Amino acid sequence: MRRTPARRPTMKDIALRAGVSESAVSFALNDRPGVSPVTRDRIRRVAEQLGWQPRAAARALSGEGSATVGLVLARPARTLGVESFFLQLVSGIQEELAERKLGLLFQVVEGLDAECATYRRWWAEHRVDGVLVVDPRQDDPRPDLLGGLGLPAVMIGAPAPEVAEGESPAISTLGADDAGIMAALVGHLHALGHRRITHIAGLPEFAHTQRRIASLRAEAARLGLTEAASVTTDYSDSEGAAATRRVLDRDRPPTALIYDNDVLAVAGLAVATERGIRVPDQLSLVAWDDSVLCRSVHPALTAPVRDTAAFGRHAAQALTALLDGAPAGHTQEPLPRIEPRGSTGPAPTGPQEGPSGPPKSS
Amino acid sequence: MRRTPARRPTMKDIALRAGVSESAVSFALNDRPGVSPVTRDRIRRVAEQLGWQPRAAARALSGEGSATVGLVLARPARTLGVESFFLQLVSGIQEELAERKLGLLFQVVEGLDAECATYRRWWAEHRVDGVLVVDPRQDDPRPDLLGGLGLPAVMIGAPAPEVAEGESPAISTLGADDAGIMAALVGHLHALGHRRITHIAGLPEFAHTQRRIASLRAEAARLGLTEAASVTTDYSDSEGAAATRRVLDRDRPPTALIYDNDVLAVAGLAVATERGIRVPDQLSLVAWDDSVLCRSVHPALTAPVRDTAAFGRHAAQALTALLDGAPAGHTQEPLPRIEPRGSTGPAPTGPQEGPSGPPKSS
DNA sequence: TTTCCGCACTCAAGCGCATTAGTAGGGCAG
DNA sequence: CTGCCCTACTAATGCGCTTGAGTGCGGAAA
Repeated sequence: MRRTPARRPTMKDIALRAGVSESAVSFALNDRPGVSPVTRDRIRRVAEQLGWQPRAAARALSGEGSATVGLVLARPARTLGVESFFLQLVSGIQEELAERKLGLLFQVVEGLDAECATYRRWWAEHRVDGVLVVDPRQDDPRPDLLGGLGLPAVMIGAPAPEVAEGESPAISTLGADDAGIMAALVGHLHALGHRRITHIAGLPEFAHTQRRIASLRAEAARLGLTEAASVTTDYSDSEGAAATRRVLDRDRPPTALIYDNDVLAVAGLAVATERGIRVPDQLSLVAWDDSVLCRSVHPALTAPVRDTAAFGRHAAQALTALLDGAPAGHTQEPLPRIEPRGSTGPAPTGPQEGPSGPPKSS
Repeated sequence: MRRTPARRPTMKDIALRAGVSESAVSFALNDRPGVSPVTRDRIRRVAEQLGWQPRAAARALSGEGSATVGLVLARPARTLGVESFFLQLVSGIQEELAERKLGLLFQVVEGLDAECATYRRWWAEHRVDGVLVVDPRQDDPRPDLLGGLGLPAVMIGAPAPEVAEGESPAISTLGADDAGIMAALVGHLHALGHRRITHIAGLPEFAHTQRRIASLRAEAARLGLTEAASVTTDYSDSEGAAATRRVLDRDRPPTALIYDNDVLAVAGLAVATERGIRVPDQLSLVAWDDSVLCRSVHPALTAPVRDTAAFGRHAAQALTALLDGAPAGHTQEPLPRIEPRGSTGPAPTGPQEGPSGPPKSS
């Protein structure tokens, strides 16, 4: 015995009650000319009183767009839900979207193909007016796809694309200064005396992974570090731990490790703890993305602190600009500050000169 | 110079090309009687070839529902994005929704009022066909609200509601056996010899927090533990650390701590590490929700391992059943298995008998 | 006074789909 | 051959909103 829910009022109801035509109601409620201020007020009052809200489908059908933007997350389930980055980002995105009364259609898929298929379907069904794209890749097919579909999009964390003079790019981009952050991190460690630095990176197919790797190499060359290297992982804790073990087992193990996200870093810290390697006395650790996690563990992890929510907000702003008809363009996020915490300290010196630790519990 | 995007085909295009009326197309594509098998096939082929997809808004407008379900997350930004629980849950939800071609409209808001306002707006705008509700509360206003609106809903992690015989509840519920898990955790610790157990709980306004607290009390009474207690937090790492410090500073500190989520637990572990308290020799720790995090830290945290993605899938299934016209009902998740890891061990014995640790670094 | 214009508003069409009512044509019983 | 039903389809309507094309009216210009 389910109560029949209250019927939702339509513009017709308002028109009837206000004694005007539906068109007048439409004009009044959309701030269009064609109604006198008095009538407008009256209509507005009636609408308010009836609790009227425009029916999304009807709006969309008459060419107004769906008032929705999409976001697809394509990550294998294993590495999903471990980084605080995404929820923070989404939280920031929402702040901006809420102001514009835009909804966020969210989808989690397994891989890139499914992601592209989702974009196509959303486009074909007119479900979204635009999309936010994360995790830019090497030779990314998505800008072309979205550009071809004419679906407004913002690629988050991508450098400015190269386009011919006068041309405008297919989609907007919001850059995070990966190279700059890497340089700052290496600089921080170098200043502490570290000369052997290893970078435990994320998925090699992501463009930012490549940029970070390249930047490390460049910085190492600049500073004359001959023993700087990167190893890639899938962002999972298990690969983070495994990579850490492998790296520490080397003949001349690094004295400092840079991890591409917080999960990898925490896994690395656990390996150090397990081996009895003192952090930061024998080994310094840095996490790329700051998070509650980095501050929760002991010692707390040194990390670049950026305002991820603001990052999301800016991305959403770039998208709404696009929806308003602005041409696609590039925005650059400011360089975050490196916050030194307990996990980094002066490089070890003396005979041992490295994190070999007590007898390995191989 | 943006290319004009390809025009998306409509049923009219199909009708034209197949040489039939629009109605025939509609019948054919919706498996309705009224077209011969031959014509149906022809129409289907044309549709396929044109890459036709029904336009969501048009469908919705003609009474088919929006093919979208909603999910609102109402948590203060501070505690957002720290738990892997939600993304895992959403990931599971999506698996089920994808099969039914349902979209997920996602919203992050600051508080309960905003959450309710979101439901009202979605309902008024016909934006969603149903919603998934998380974080049930004491005296939760949402079931009544949603029931009154006639918006199908599944409350995740709620016990079966009390309804009069023959009546059906306003919304469906999907129960997680909080009491059972707590009993199992206490049983695990009790078997290890622990007699002084403290529960670092989450937000007191959540119903599951109260159930856990009540269950701890009941188990303690049953087992004759006089020194079991719960303290509540806001789920943040800082309160988790603070609560841990406070509890450990007591005259007779507990020998085991149960944390209501992984973030709290990791924060607690960091406090122990910082104070030089050996885990699990001097202090045992348990985290409520398993996650990569629990396995990443050292020692790894004992936790009940449940399949959170499956949980989400079941919730989505309950909702789709509702959308199919089934009456609201209750489903119960199975009791998860407790996985003992490095963070729990036998209760400390001897003169010291507790985790006072080395001189406190007050 | 007449003409014209602009304001305030109404009418009607249309967005893409579902659906109900209608219609042509063929098979079958009478 | 007529009347009837059934199948296979078409025509028309409506969902709620926007929008371009009217329409009636009062006031300013001539």
